[in-house]
Amino acid sequence: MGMYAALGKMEITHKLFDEMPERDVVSWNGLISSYAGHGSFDDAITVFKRMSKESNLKPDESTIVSTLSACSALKNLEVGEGIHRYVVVTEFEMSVKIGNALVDMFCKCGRIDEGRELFERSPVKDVVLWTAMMNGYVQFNRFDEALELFRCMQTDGIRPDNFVLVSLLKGCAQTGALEQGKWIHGYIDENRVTVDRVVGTALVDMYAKCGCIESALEVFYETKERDTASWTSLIYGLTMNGMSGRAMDLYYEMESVGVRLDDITFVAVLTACNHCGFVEEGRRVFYSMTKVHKIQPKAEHYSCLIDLLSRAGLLEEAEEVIDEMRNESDESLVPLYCSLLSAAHTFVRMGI
DNA sequence: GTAGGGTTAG
Repeated sequence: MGMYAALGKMEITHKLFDEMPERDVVSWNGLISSYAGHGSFDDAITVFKRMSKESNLKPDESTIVSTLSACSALKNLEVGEGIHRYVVVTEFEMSVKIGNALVDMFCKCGRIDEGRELFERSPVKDVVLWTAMMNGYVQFNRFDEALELFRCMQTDGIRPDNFVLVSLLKGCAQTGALEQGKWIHGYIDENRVTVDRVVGTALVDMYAKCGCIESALEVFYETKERDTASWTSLIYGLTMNGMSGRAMDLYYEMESVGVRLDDITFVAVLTACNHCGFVEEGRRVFYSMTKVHKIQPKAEHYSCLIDLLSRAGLLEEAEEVIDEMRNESDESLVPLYCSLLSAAHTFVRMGI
């Protein structure tokens, strides 16, 4: 079972699990943590619930941590709180890992202040705990508190690692805090922090969102490790800084170099087309999603295309595109009709 | 166990 789980063959793993004559904590945990590890968070939680119902076994540390991580990812506060109660009631040994996972779960579910309470009560505060707490503040637009926490962390003698720096850079990008962002960049250089693809992307994004597109370009070209997200953040950044032509160049370069494109890349590229009114190119890009890249366009892609067509005055074509998505729910069609109508409205106002 | 990239309209 372990072997299949490691290979990600979850169907076989689950089947073997069901066929087992007896199951101990280790086998339940094996199934839960491999589901969580492969991103099947729903399944992880389902199995956890089944374990509580069907067996008299008590979950161990690793089962609790895996399930909590699934709760974090799915923002499932109900199950997360249940586990918290279980830990309190049974006086389960609150290990560092469990404490960290609980704080992370509360923060991701938006219960920042509850997370902070647990954070304060935690006798051991490692860098993971500090990061989880800082992420919570950043995620919910409380960047000041994240910065304050960062200062406390340094006073406590904890060295910031990549995770901490990325979290802060994201906060800078969100709030346009260029000076803080530059300071972090300086810290990275001075302390020889490895600029991996995640740090690189966070820097590019921070500079672009703070309006320093030149610095964003510089970081991008200096960073050796680049992936889909790095390219996408620059494409989007160029667009937001009024350089959509250059964003398109980057997109063509990305294709020719052979970097994988994903759905977010296409949102960025279609947005670039929209900004400079490249109808022909936008159409081509949109249809290449399915034909070349085997990516199923989502509502946001249709939305970009419809917007592009409507603004160009091609209202009938835009309507045809909406008709193409008839199989979608009515709810998801609403924003599409909105862009169509708003474009139509503009034309009416202009007397066209 | 903790990090990065997401359209549009009003």
